[in-house]
Amino acid sequence: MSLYVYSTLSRCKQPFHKRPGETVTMYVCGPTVYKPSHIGHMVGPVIFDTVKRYLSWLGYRVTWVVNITDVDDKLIERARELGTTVGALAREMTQDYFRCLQALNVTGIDHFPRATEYVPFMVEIIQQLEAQGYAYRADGDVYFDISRDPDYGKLCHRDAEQMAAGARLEINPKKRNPGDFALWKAARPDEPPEVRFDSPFGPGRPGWHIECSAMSLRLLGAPIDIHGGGLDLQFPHHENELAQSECYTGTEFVKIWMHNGLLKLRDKDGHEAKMAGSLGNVLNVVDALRHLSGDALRFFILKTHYRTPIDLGIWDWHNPATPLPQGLVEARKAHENFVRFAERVRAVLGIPFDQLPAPQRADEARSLTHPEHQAAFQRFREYMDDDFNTGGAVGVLFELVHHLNRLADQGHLDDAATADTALLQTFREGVVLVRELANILGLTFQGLTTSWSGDHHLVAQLLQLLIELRGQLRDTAKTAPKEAPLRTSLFQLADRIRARLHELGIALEDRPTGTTWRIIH
RNA sequence: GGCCUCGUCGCCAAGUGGUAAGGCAACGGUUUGCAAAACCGUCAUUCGCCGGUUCGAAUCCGGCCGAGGCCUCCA
Repeated sequence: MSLYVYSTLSRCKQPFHKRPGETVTMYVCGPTVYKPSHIGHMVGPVIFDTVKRYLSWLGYRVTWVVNITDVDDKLIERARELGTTVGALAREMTQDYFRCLQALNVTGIDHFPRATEYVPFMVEIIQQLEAQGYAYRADGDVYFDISRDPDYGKLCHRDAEQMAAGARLEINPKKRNPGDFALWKAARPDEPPEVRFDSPFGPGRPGWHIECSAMSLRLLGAPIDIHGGGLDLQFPHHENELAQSECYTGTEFVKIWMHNGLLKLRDKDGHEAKMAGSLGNVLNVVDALRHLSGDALRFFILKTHYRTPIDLGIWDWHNPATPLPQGLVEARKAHENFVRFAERVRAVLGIPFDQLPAPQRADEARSLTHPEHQAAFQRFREYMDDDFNTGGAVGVLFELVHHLNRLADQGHLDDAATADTALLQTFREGVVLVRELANILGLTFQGLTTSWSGDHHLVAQLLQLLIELRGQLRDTAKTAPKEAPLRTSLFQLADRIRARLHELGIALEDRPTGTTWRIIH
C-alpha cells in the first residue's frame, strides 16, 4: 500500500517521492484580498488541508505555506471605490479569509506570507534574471523573455507559436514576444504611493507571478514537494511561475503540481458555468454559513474527487428564496446523517464526538477486532492512497456510520440499563475509528449552531422548557382513555408545537429516552 | 483557431481491464399516540452514441454527439 499522486506536469499518477518521517513542503496560491471570500475560494484550502492531514497521519512532517496577495490592480481599484487605503482593505479582507478558513476547520497552514513583505527578494530575483539574460527592461517595466527559456510551456503543454496563433490579447508593443509577462510594473501617476516600491528598475510594483516564486523559494526552498492551486491558475500563473523560478535557481522548482477542479453550477435554464465574480453567481462563505454548517460545507467539497469540477447543481441566484444552490441543500441533508450519529454517540458514550480521543497516526497501536472495522480502515486508506480520493473515503464513512447504527439498535445501546456490554465495546471501537478517519478529512460532524445572533444559552433553555411542557401534554394524553376528546386535543397541541418549531428550523425528535432538538436550517 | 477536461440510476457521486461503492429523493416494512430518527427490504443486466481491440471494457483505441475549463483578472 503506498501513496500515488497525480501531477499536472507528468499528467499521470506517480508514486509519492518521499517516505514517512521526511519533511514535505507544500505551497498553495492564496487569495487576492480585495473582496470577501466566496465558497470557490475554499475549495483549495479544504483539499490541501486534507492532503496535509492525510500526509501527517501517514507520518510525514508537512510545512504548508499559503500566500496573501496584498498588492494588485484589483486591490487598488477596489480601495479607490471604497475610499479606503489598499492596506486597510487588505487587512480587513484577510481577516474575512481567516474566519472562513476557521469555519471550515482548515487548520494546517503554517505561514501566510504577504506579498508586500517580500518585495526586496522579488527585486533580487528579477535582477538576477536580468543579469542572466532572461529578462529585459522596457520603459520602466521589466519583462520575462519566454523565448530564452527552452522549457517554457512544459506545464500546460503549449508553445509560444500556438499561443500567438490564437491570441485574442492585444499585443503589448513593449514586449518582444506576445507571451512575455511582467516581472515588474512601472509606477503609474494615478496609483497611491503605498503601492509604489523603489527598485533598481525604477519605482513600481511586482508583477503577479513573481510573488509566488519569491515567497515559496524563500520559505520552503526548491524543489517544493507539492505546489497546488485551482485549475484556472495553471495558465498563465503557474506556467510563468515555473519558468521564472527555474531560470532563477537553475534547479527543479516543484516535484508535484496539483490542481483542483472548480465549482460549477447551472442556472434556471440549465446552462452550466463556473462560479465567478464576473458572472455574478458567487456565494460568499459568510452567506453560505448562515444556512449550513462549516462542516457541511467542507463535506460538500470533499465528497467529490478534487480533480473533478464540483457540481453545485441548479441555483437561481437572483432569488432570495433560494439562498443555497441545490447541491448544498442536498449536501446538508446528507451531512445530517453524521450530525445525528454524533448526537447518538454522545448519548451512548457520554462524550461529545469531536472530543473523543482517537489515534493521530497510521502507525499508532489500535486494535480493530471487528472485521467490518478492519475492512473499512483498509478501504479508506486505499482510497486516500489513490490520489487523495476523498469521495470514496466519504463513502466508507457513511458505511461505517450505518453499521454502527445497526450495532446500537441491536445492542439497545441508547438505554444504559438494557445495553449489551459486548456490543457496546464493539460500538466504541467503531466510533473511535470513525473519529480517526473523520479527523483525517477534517470533519467534526457538527451541524448548524449559529443561526441566532442572540443568546444561544437562553434559546437552549427556552427550548428545554418548551420540550418539558410539551412532554407533560403528551404524558397526560397517553394516560387518558383511548376515545377521550382530551387525549386527541392534547396530542394535537403537542404536534402543533413540533410542526411550528420545524417551520422555524428546529427539529424535535421524540425518542424513548427523551425528546431532542436540532437546528436544521 | 490552439490546449485540456468531462458525459455512470430522477439528482450528486466512487469505480479506469474482471463483471456497477456511497449519499439525496422515492416506495414497502419494523418502531412510534402520530411523526422524526434508526433499522430491514426494493430501487442501473447497465455506464452519451457507433465501431474496434480483448477470453473479458463503464474502464483501452478510433469516430460521432453533448457539456465545460484555459488561452485576459480569476481558487
